[in-house]
Amino acid sequence: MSRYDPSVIEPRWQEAWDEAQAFAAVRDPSRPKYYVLEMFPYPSGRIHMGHVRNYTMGDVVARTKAAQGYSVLHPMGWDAFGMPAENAAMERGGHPKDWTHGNIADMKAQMKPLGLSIDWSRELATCDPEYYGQQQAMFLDMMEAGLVYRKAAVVNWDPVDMTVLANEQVIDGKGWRSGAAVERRELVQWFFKISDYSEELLAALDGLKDWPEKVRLMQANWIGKSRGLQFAFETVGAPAGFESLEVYTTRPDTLLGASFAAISPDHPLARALEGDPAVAEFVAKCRRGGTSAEEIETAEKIGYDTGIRVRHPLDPAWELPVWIANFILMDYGTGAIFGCPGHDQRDFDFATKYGLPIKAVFVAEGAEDAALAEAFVPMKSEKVHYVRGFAGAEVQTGDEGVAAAIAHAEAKGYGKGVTKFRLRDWGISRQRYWGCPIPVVHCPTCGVVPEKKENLPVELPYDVSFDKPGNPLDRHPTWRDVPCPACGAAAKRETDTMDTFVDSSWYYARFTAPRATTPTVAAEADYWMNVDQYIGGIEHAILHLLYSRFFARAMHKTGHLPAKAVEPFSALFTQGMVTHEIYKTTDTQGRPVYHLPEDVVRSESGATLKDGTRVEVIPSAKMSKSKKNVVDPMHIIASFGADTARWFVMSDSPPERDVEWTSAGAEAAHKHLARVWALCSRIGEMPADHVGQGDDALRRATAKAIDEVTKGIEGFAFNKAIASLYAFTNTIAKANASTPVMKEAIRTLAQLTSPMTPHIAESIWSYQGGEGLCAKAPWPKADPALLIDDTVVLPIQINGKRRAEIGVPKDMAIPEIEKIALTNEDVLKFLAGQPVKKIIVVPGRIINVVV
RNA sequence: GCCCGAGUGGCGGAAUGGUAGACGCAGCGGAUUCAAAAUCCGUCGCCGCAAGGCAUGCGAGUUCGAGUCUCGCCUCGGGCACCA
Repeated sequence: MSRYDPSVIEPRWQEAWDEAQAFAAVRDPSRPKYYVLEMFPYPSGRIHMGHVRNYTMGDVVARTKAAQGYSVLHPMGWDAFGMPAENAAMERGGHPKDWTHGNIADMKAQMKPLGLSIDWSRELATCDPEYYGQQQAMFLDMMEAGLVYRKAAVVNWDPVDMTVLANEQVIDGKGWRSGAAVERRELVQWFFKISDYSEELLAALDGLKDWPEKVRLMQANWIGKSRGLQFAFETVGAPAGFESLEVYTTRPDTLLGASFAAISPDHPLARALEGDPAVAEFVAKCRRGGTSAEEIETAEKIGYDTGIRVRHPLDPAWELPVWIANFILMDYGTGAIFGCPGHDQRDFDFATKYGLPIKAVFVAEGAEDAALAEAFVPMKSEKVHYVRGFAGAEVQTGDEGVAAAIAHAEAKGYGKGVTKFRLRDWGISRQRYWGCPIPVVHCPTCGVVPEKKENLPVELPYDVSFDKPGNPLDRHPTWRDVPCPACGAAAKRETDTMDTFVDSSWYYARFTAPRATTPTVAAEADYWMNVDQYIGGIEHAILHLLYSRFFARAMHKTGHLPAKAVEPFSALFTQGMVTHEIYKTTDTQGRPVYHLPEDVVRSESGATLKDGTRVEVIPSAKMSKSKKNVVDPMHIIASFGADTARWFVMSDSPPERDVEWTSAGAEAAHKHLARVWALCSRIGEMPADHVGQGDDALRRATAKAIDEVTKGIEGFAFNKAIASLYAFTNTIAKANASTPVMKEAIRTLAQLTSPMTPHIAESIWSYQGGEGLCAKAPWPKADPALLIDDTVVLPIQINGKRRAEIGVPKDMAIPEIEKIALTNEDVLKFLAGQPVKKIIVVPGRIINVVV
C-alpha cells in the first residue's frame, strides 16, 4: 500500500460510487425506507464550514442507515430565491437568474468533492419554473380551500427610495441604502391562514417526541395560546361609533389595579382622532422606525392622553384616561389594553413616566400592602394575597385569581373568557422580483381572479433591470398587462411574489418526485414521507419549521400529501452554528465595512488588513455573508482531502453546540488518517500465519468499538463515536494478535469510520480483502458476549469523597462487597476508628461509607 | 424589551445523580536523526516536597453523594414574523 494520498483515492472512489449508482434512492417496498434531509442551502456561491458540518452529519446518518439495510433517500437542492440575488444585480449588474445559476454551479462543484452520499438525480432549485410552477398550482388550490386571503398590513417604507424594505435593511430606523428615516406604512397583501391551525399546531407538538424539547417550547411560546378576559369599556367623550372600547387581558384578576387604558397608534379610535393635529403628530411619531417587534419593544415608551375616559366595569363612577401608546400592538388581542402598573413592568414604567397611579392588587403571602418600587410579577402558579381582589379567595394563586375573575365577569355579564393566540397569519407578499409570482390577475370588473392552471407556470420575465429601486415587475408592461382569465378584459397581473419561506415549506415533499408534472405523486409521497431525520440550524427553530408544519397540513387539505405527512419531520436535530470572529473597519462616512478572515492578518497585538490597516475584532458570532466572517472549506479539502475535513468537523465539537472555527486541528485530523493508513499497510504485510497472544482482547476491543460507535452515531454524538474510533485505532496499533484477528479489526475499523471518512474506508476495505464496496457492506454487529467484563472496579467514597478502590467480580453480592470495602486498608486508615453510620453500595458503580 | 439556549484544564470537549477532565489539540520530557521535518514512547487541571487540599460562570438549597436536580444572579449566543 502506497502513501496516503487523498487527491488520488478520493476521486477514484467517488467515481466507483457513481458507476455503481450507490446512492440512487430506489422505492423498494420490500425494504424499510429512511429519508434523511439536511436543510437545503441558499446558493451564495461558496460553501462554508456550517454547510460542511451540516451535510457531513446528514451523510453519516445516510451512510449508516444504508449499511443497516434501509432504502435511503438523501437528496439535495437549492433555496434559490431571495434578496441577495437582487442586491447583487443592483450592486454589480447582471441578472438574478444568471447570478443564482452560476452560484449553484459553483457551490455544487465545491460540494461534490466532499463525497456525500447524495442522490443528485433529484436535485432541484426553487427558482426553476419546474418547481415554482407547482407551488403556484398549490397556491390556487389553497385559495380555493379558503386558506388564502388579502388584508392590509404594515411594511417598512423607505420614503426616499419609495420602496419596501426588509427588516434586515432597516438599520437604526434608517434605510440601508438611502439612509432615510423609515416609516411604517400599510399595504394590501396576501396571507396564508395559518391561524386556522393554531390549536392543532400547538397540540401536535406533544407528538414530536424526537424533536428537541427547546424547539417545541419555542414554537409553543410563539403560537402563544392564552386564556383571558375580553370586555368592553364604556367610553366617555369618544367620537361617534366608539361608544365602547374592547380590551383583552390575560390578568383580569388585576382589574382593580387599573390606572389607565391604552390603545395602539393603529387602533381605529386613534385613526378617528387623527383629525386633531396633536394626535396626528403623535401617531406619526409612533410610526417612525421599522416594523420589527424588537425595534418597537425596545423603543422608548411614549404615550398621548386623548382626553377620552372609560368607565371601570366594576365601578361606573371610576373613570380611567385613554392613552395612545406606542408599545401596544394592533395585531395582538384587540389592540387595546388596560394598564395595571402594579403587576406589569411596562405599565409600571409608563405610569411612572406620566404620573399615573400605581396600586398593588396582590402582595406576597404574608406581606403588607405598600408602595411599589417596581412591578410585582410572580409566577401565576404562586400563591399571593389579594388586597384588591374582587373574585375568589383572598389568598390564591394567580391562575386561580384569573379563573375567578373570568367567572365573575361572565356571571355579572360585563365580559367573557376567551382563548387567543399570539400566532398571526402568514404574510407572504413581497414587493420584489426574485421570488415565485403569485398567480392571480386583478381585473377591474371581476376583481381578483386566479390564473388558469393550464397557464402555469406564471414565469418571471427575464428582461428586467435593477437600475432603479422598487419591484421591476411593477414597471414591466408586457408581463404585467394581461387579459382577465375570466372575462378577457384588460387586467393586471399581481406583481407581488411569495416569501421565500413558502419555497422551503414543501421542498421535502417535492424531493419524493422532483420531476413530476404535479406538485407530488401519491405513490412516491406515500413511500418516502415522512422525513425520518431532518438536520439543520437552530436559527430555523420557529419560522421555517412552523411554516413547514402548516404547509404540510395545507397540502394534505388540498390533496397533495397523505394524512400521515402532516407532521413532515419525524425527528429533528438542530446543529449548533459555526461561529467566527468578525473583522470590521469603518468607511469615510462612518459606516461599517466587514472583511473576510482570509484578508486579515491576526497577531498577538490584534489584527490588520494586508496593507496594515487596523481592524476591529468583534467576538465570534454566527457566520454570515453580511458580516463576512466566513471560512472557506475548499483550501482544507485541497490540501488535506475531504475525509480530513469531514473527520474534523465531526470530531471537533458536540453537534448541537456552536463551534468556533479555528484552523488548528485540521492537520491533526489528517495525521490521524495517515496513521490509520500506515497501520493498515503494516497489517497487510503481516505473515498470514502470525499467531499473537492478544486475540481475545482485540476481539473484545472490536466488539466494544462497534457498540460505542453505533450508539454514538445513532445518538447524534458523533464526537464521542470519533473518540471511540481514536481509542480503537490505538488499541489495534498496540495489539499483538493473530493475523486474521488483526485483519478483522482493521476491516471493522474501516466500516465504522466509513460514514465519516468514506474514501479512506473504501481503500482499507478493498486492500484488506473486503467484498465489494465498503459503502454497500452490511453494518457490523457486536457479539454481546464480548461486551461484558468479568470484573468491575468500584471506587470507595467516605462521606462522598473518593478514598480507595477495589476490584470485584461483577456479580458479587452486596454484603460481601461491604465486607471487603470495610476491611480495605485505605478505608480503615481514613475511618481512623470512627463508627460507620451507613454504607451505600450501588452495584457496578460505587460504594459510599458514611461516618 | 419578550421567548429559548449555553457556560467544565492553556484549547475543543467527556461524564444513566455515583472515580470530574474520556478522546483529541497545544505544551513539556525522551527515542530516532549528522541535523531538522515526519514518526514513536512518556507526561500533562491548580496549590503543595508530601500527606493532602482546591476545582465544572457566581451565590444559596435538596442529597449518603451535585457538572448533572431546585431557586436567585452574571456573561455569552440564537429567535422576534420582509435575512435565509
